Amino acid sequence: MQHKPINTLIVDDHPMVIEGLKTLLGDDDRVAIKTHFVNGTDTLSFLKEDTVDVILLDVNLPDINGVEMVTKILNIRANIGIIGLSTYSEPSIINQMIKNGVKGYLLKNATADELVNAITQVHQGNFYFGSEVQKILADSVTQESRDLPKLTRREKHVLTLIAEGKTTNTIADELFISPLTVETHRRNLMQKLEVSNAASLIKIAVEKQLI
Amino acid sequence: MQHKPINTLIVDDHPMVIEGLKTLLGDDDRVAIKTHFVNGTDTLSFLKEDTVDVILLDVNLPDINGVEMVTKILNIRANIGIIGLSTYSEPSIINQMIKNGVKGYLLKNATADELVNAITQVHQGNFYFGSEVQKILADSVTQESRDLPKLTRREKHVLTLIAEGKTTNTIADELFISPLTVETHRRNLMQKLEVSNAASLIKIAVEKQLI
DNA sequence: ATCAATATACTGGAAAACCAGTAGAAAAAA
DNA sequence: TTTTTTCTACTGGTTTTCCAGTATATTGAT
Repeated sequence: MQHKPINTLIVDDHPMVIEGLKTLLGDDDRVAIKTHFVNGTDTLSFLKEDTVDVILLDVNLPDINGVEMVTKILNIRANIGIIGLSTYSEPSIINQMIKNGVKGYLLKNATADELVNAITQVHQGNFYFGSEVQKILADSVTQESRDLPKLTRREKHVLTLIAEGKTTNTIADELFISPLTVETHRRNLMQKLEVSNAASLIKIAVEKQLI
Repeated sequence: MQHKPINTLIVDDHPMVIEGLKTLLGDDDRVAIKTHFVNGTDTLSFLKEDTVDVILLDVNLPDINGVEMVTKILNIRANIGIIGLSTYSEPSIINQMIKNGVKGYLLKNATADELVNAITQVHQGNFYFGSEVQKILADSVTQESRDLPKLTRREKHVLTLIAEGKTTNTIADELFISPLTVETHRRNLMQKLEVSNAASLIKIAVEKQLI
């Protein structure tokens, strides 16, 4: 069964990348490259007039940053599938992009197969992330929940209660121990985690997703 | 081109679901159902001896909960693709499952097409999430960053600084304003967000990802 | 130009958190 | 069993946060 090709838009400020993509995708009749733009502004005004199925979006545009672009594009056309593209990859940026609604993410060393696969899947409303991207994301997750100094069970428990915004007295009540003890735990926690107030304590707790 | 079928394992404690899956997948020669289990323990001991390509994993098993199962399975066989299955869907659980390494997630009303697609994609190392699941995840994201009462620019700024663990005086210095003013902002923040200490303030800030 | 919202700043007092040091009981590890 | 770690609890004192109320300058919108 032969569907009609997926209308695809390339947004990248590097002519080489544009040509490369056109060549890589040119042979495949499942994908049709409609046109391309080299900046965000032109892309957005185009989308107000016309539309496409999928956008291959460079994350480092000269005028508008990738994360914002995603929001703006989806604001104009909610059902366009966006695939992020970048050469290197910072987990936090990828995470933000995903949160804002990209359906796929590829590094620029992606193969033609990967590209077509990504475009097809995203067009069908599914996610597609290149294997390198997945690795990066996985690493960033494990890294977070890793290296917090060895806290005792009790300390962890107290920490979560602190992080829930409970006061020393409340915690003491809840654990049937003296407020003074809770204080001691708190102090030990602060020392172990090298901070000097409950605020930072909570920040850490949340980051290491203890809560 | 005809590949050899993807070896799939079903883990679910509802016989009806098992039979249903077998029927739905039985016609498709891209997928071969190796066997099935009705609880977590049996599944894990099987995996110590033998392996499969993809597991369709019910999230509500009688003995071991879904989130733990994912970790345990990947501990034994890191390169099995796991697809979560559940009837209803709580965002937080799905999120946890993803964090622990599931590559796909479907509701039990998935069509045969979706099932095969999910299995194929996951087997290739890609993600696959059913459209309803995606909707649920998207909602939960927007919900989080949604309804925080309208804070003023300054208040948001102060909030982020508080959330970074900075003390009132530090913040005052940084913003070139009086500590008393910072205090006022803090108090307004607490009032608007309906909490009674900086701790909870930070918790909220983090949850609504203001930082 | 005017009105509302925001940002700024204060007083004064109560509550909670933070700091430093000590120490006994219970549990876990050697 | 002995040793170490963890959990418990205290004294005494300093700092910071929290609460309530007030008030003025600045900014933004109509």
